[in-house]
Amino acid sequence: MNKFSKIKQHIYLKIESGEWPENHPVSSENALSTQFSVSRMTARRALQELADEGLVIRTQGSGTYVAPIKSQTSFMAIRNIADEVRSRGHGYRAKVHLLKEQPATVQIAEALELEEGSPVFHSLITHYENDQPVQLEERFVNPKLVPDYLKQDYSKVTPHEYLCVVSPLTEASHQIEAILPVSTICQYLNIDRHEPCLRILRRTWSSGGVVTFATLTHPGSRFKLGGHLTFKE
Amino acid sequence: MNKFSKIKQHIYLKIESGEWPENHPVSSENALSTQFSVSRMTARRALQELADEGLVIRTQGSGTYVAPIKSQTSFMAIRNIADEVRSRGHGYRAKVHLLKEQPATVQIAEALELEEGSPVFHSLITHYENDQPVQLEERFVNPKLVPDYLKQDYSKVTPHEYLCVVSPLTEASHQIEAILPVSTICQYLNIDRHEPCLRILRRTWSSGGVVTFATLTHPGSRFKLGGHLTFKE
DNA sequence: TAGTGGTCTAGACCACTTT
DNA sequence: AAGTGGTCTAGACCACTAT
Repeated sequence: MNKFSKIKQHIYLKIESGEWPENHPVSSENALSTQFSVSRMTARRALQELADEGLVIRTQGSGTYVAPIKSQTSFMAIRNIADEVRSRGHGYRAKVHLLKEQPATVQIAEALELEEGSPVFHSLITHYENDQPVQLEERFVNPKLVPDYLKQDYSKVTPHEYLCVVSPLTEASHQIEAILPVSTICQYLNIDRHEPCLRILRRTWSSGGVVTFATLTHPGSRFKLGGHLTFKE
Repeated sequence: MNKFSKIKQHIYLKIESGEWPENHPVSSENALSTQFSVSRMTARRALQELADEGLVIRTQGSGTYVAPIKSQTSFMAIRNIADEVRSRGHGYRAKVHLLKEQPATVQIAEALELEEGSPVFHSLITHYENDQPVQLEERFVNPKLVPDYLKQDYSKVTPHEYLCVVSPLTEASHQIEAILPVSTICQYLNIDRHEPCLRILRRTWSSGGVVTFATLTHPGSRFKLGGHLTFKE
């Protein structure tokens, strides 16, 4: 492993474990270069990359500090609904309505780049925040890339979490739109049919091809999508 | 200006102008270091940052190349509605409903980080795609940072374009939600009051502070927000 | 004034691709 | 074999912050 990667990992563990909380000072470039027996440029690279990733904040003349949580969530990062709910300090649970194999319709086959009628995995899950539905997740998965998808318990681990582990994603495309819900969605989300919904369509790729196609529907009254961008220079 | 910034700008201009199209080779680190009389490390930094920004792609042993357009548009980049409409090959026009100075309400003062009642600039503009309204843009601008905001003709240059020129942005925050339109919005967008709308709230900063607070409302039936992400490593 | 991060240099060796 | 990018070194000077 590269020297700068080792240093990054060392700092990453301190932050992850909670040993270094928000705003805790991070070892200086000079301190790291002696501690790890590398040049200052190498220690610098480690800190610079952590700063680019939003984990630490560097201030000239002062030092490097663990970033406050809010600036760690990069803009529109692929979010995990469970983490998001928990980060707000709220209770999270999920209900699995459907989890089975079925033949692909034309649209699904196209989205997953498979043949029409070939088997695909299909799941339908409602995610709750403090017992209020906040997301209806309908997902189609390529069985060749994730053969054990149907064997998981999605009331414990979200599909997103499971897919991230078994099939590291390399690419994702999104589409966001506002819709009025059809009656079945109203039932799953427990909303009125006049309540607008925010809908996110997402396709994700791994090195093996299209992994999954998901439709995430959120009640407009209970969900807002936020983000923050910082431009360098 | 920094040496690496000069090199970045040089390459940026080549790409922007179209002189270097997609996949066109970019000068190598060694070539740049002799051309600009800098060390290879400095030339390297310029290329590395351009790669981080998605403008070029670097391949070990081969070289650095202008990135294909699809990977250049970073997800949810600050878009200009006029460019977006024109990029679809459609006709674009705008209608200015309101453009004046007025005292800030509590909410606006808070968003712009000004005192309540202090003067702010206010504009309300409908943007059309092929004579169909696609966005209602309500914008409040900090008059200290953009004193000539009211003097522009926004049927020719969008506020976004003007603001980008006079006040380069350093930061932006967004919120996206689905709403049902109130009656005034229905009129401006020529939609039914049951049609859901996608609403984007955006605050942008320059080095001088909060520049502008904008509310962009899109008819759900005529607008979708798209994005594509590629992950490194 | 001492310590920090920001920029930059002039080398070096390596892994990889192209020819 | 020549050229490219990837990593790394051991210095240097500067701008800024803290004390």
